[in-house]
Amino acid sequence: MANILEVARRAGVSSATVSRVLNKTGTVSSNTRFKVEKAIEELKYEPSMLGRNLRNSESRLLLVLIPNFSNPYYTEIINGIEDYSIANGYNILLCETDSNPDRENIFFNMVKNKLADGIISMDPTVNMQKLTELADEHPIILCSEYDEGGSIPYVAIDNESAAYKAIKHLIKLGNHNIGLINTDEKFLYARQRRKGYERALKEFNLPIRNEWIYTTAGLDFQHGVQAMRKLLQLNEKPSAVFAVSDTLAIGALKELNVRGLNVPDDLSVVGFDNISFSNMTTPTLTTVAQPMYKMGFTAASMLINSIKGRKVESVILDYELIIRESTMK
Amino acid sequence: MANILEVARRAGVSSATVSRVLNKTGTVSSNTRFKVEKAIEELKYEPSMLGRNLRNSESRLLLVLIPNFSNPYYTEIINGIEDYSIANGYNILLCETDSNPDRENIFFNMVKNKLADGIISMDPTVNMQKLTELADEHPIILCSEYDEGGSIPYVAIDNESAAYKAIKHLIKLGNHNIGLINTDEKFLYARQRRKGYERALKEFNLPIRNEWIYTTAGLDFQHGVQAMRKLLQLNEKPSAVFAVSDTLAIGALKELNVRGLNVPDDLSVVGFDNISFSNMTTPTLTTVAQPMYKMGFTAASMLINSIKGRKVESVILDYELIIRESTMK
DNA sequence: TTGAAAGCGCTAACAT
DNA sequence: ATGTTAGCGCTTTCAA
Repeated sequence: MANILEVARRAGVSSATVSRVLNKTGTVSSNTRFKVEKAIEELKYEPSMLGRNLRNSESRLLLVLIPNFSNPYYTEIINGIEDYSIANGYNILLCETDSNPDRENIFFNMVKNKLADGIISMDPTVNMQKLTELADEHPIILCSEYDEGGSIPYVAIDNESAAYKAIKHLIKLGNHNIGLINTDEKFLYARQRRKGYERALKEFNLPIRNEWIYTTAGLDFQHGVQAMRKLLQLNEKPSAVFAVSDTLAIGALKELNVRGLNVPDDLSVVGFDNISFSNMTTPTLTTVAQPMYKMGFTAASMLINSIKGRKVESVILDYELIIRESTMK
Repeated sequence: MANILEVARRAGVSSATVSRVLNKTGTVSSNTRFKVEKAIEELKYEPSMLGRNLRNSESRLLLVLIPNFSNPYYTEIINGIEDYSIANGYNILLCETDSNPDRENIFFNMVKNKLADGIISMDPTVNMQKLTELADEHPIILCSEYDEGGSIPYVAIDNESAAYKAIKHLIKLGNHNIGLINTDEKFLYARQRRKGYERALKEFNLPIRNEWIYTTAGLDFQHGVQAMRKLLQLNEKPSAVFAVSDTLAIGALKELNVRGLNVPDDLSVVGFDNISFSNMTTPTLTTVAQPMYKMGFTAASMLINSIKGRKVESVILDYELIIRESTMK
């Protein structure tokens, strides 16, 4: 593969001139430009990003940290990140951490090593202390899950009020016994959604009963199945359930189905995230939609602004309660 | 951020010696090594990959081309690719082409530009001609979708025989009228699965009826819904349907459900891919499982071997028919 | 065992 | 308008 010097020689100019043509900087006579372009063409020259990046000390690569690919929740966010990034000359590197600190370190090092210019983290299991240290020296944005009171800028929705709204919807339908399928409260969104759940119950003078709150060990469908199974073993069963993720809610629907229970007649279900699948279940799932594409898009714009040295502020976006069959009675 | 020279000065050695310590090459006295490690520690030095990559003219980055993230089919393959790659010191860059030639070009250029060392393409819509040209100069592996008679090495399953087996299963259950929900036959797997479908029918002297073969415009759930709707409008309806992807099959199940038809009593359904969701539908979905993780793992090992200059051969992996409720009658 | 120095491919300051 | 040159951070050959 030809390098810039060979192009320069063939065109009878210096490498500086070739660089000017390549980057459309400085001034080049149209005659010289023509010669250079001809040489580029003839040699099928492609500039090496390795040289350019070293010289400019930038990689134009952004890291996107997610715990794992298999959660469909992330796909639309990633689309948003990717669209903004590519439009602005950056590429993204999707990093699956598997909630594994070793992997996390690899990715952190890529930033320290100048292999990437910044990070968007969507990983709720990320080591926030390390990330905050890293944020001292490198541009970092949090997306969806963030650090309350921390210093790293974030994009998110108001989880507390979204959960509140979902529960209020269930209450207005006449449900007084409302269960919660939550996930580990080490996650901020889990704590926030639980708070919203409790606020709504209190507001309507409904009791908060611990046996109606089930905490799962993960977000797979199977965890939702498991959770619903437990709730159905109770003497006094809830008449509605709010799951903090669609995957859990779908697992719950599956279990209800297997038990021959009718949703929403026997029990109403609300999920969270509006993954594409939530419209394919029977019944279709009532859920909270986050503006995922916009979240990703916004996060990317914040990160790139931050890389360019501009100051960025955290952003709270709107959500929407999408009412479908699982709560239509 | 300190560079190698500062470390060298602080340790009272040359940058060459620091490099030797860093890379564990050459010979360094344990005393010198100690001094260098101390200096690295004190300065919190992290080697720049930019410099190293330029020098070694490699990026240790692999591109993985997929048409879009939202198809859950790809997630396990990606896990396999990622595990092998990371274990061997490479990182992967997930590239969503959206079947858009412009995006594709960006990614091709990254390889030409030395920003990436090779490509694994899972994109059935990729411009095979361009990719083949690129493969002359750069390591490229195809995964799952490949180029029949082409020169690029691939990992895949035998789609024709997998479809054949699925149809034979339906026939043995007593189905004589079997529909096919296929996708655009510009895709190799679509042509191969159709062939398998036809071979099984012929073998049992069953007619191949064009009105029972529906070709969708895409792989979203909604396309499956649409396809089933059309098949149900026929005067003579099929008693079983084979869809070439789980997403389509799940859409079909949804439509059957909406129409109040029972699966498998009124109509049996078989999908393809064994996505995690296929076990959450009601009824659960009979489907063909590809060894996705292994496919990804294999593809990555082939690519890295190819980068290291070793010769690689195409690989055909085994599949498995997973029988679930949608065909249990 | 260690150091000096060249060079990977590029850009930009400076000179002409 | 164009060329000369230094240097980004690293590795490696050659010499000591």
